[in-house]
Amino acid sequence: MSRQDEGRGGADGGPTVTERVLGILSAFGPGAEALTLSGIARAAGLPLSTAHRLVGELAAWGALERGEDGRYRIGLRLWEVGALAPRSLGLRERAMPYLEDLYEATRQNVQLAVRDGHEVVYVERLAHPEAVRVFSRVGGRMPLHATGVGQVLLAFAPSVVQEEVLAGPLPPLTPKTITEAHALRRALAAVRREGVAVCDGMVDPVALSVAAPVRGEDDRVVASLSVVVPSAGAEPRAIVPAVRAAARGISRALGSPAARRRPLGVVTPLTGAAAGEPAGAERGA
Amino acid sequence: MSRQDEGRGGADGGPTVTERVLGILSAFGPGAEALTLSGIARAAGLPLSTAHRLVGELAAWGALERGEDGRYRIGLRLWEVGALAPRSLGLRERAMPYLEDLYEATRQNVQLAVRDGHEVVYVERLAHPEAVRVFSRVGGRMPLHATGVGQVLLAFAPSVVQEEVLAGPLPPLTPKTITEAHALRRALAAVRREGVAVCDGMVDPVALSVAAPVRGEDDRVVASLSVVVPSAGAEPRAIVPAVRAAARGISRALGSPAARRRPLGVVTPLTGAAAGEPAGAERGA
DNA sequence: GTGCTCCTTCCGGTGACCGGAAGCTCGATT
DNA sequence: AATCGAGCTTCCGGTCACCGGAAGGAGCAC
Repeated sequence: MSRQDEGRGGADGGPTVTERVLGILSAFGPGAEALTLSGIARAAGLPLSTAHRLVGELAAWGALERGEDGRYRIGLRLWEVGALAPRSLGLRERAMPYLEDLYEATRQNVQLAVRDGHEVVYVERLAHPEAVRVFSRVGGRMPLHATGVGQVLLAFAPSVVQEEVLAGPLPPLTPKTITEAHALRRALAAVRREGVAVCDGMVDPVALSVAAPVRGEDDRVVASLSVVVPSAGAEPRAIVPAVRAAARGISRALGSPAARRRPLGVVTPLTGAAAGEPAGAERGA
Repeated sequence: MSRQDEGRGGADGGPTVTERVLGILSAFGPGAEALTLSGIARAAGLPLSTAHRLVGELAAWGALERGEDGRYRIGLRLWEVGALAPRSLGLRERAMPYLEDLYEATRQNVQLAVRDGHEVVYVERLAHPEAVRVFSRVGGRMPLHATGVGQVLLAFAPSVVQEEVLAGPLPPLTPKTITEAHALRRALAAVRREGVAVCDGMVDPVALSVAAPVRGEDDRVVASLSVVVPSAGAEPRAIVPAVRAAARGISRALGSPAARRRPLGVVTPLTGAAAGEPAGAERGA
């Protein structure tokens, strides 16, 4: 009874079965899409026989699939369930047409991301094969302070979150990454003022990103949208309006009251999807 | 000891913890994205207190998220893990640029699907807001025999699978749906011969879909791609080459040897009719 | 042949899990 | 206001499902 516990939220005894199962799923990640049974056991800290049993059950259900090479991968069934996550599906579904337009107009990288804790999670990404290489991938994570989408999400996050991030370490990804709290604080203020974040070379020296906030029903910022272009010869001013317009269009599609108001005399540059639905028609003014 | 079991694959005793956990995940589905605790317990056949404990653990890990309304939804963390499924991520990643092009060219619905058992699972979908409404959704399932993508996947599936499906019931979705085994058999032969499936009004009376197979490294058909257009006034012949070209492009990106070969005079089920069409047919327009 | 890694199966002891029951917080209904 | 019902949370003792060491097999490299 005096044995120090390792999991189980402070109670004594080993981790619960549920925790072990989730631990098995955690063993998979970017760069670890296919694992051997032993690999899973090692990563999850389980005895081989235990892992064997649990993995067998997961595979029987379809959460894992066993390839011809004997290694396990995440199964289609788990993907299906995951696809039901509202922060992915609902958002994605409505955002797609706008992302399409933006992609089509820029022929570069278009990204859609949400915040989870102190990180950005990329929910969707459209990348032209010839565009600048970006490090993000769908389902991938990045720190908030170093990315365009991250700065937007942070700028509109609850102040508790902001302070936590500002208090914590701000590791640099490139020499240009903001690493000082007061500089970040100023950047966030600018983002709130301008409604966009422009990050030059903070993730990759040769890439520049322009990001804008996407708002939900209650006008809270629920996501962020960005375009990544080559840093060299980039003309942010040409991109900013398009990004802003797309973000606003998605916000409107999500039911944001603020986005419903017409920006006086501003014609949405990307008419394709935006013009499709006469959103403001019902309630004149 | 004489109590009849319900789960656990035939052994006596109740379902295992893992099965219960997976049962909880199964409670979610299209049309059931948000559930109360009681709802989950009911759907999963668990006592409330048991469900409470397990759901709590799942939520603590991030597999489920609890909304402000107290209801549970699939969490971002689970979505992340699911996104690692190779049949989704790897495929999607390479297919996207081609789907983009196809979408851009047609401004209709573009779909990418894989087979799981006797069903189609939609992995990606690009839909124009003004396009024909389709019933499919990302992560959704449909029967193999009634859809364009399904017929393609079935036509190139192991013969065991084909026979199973042909032997089973073929429920109609519309009056036009193929419901007789021998008619389906002929349709599948045609798909193999032509390298495309054209389904008019089998899912929705007003929609027509054109589907083509996507092949992987070992030339096995791993996915199917389709375009759905309004049935009225549709001109499949205008779409078929584009669909075929896109499917071939994705196959090549996936490393299919057959798709790598130049179409010059090569006669294979995949290329047969496509031989006359240069790969970039839609670009020429 | 020898040594390695990885996988699979078996089985007895035990402590994690189960779930009935009681109490709580909401709204809706009378 | 009182009553009802649905849903949620916590508690706790008995028991049986889970754990994991150990043994054995398959494949590969040296």
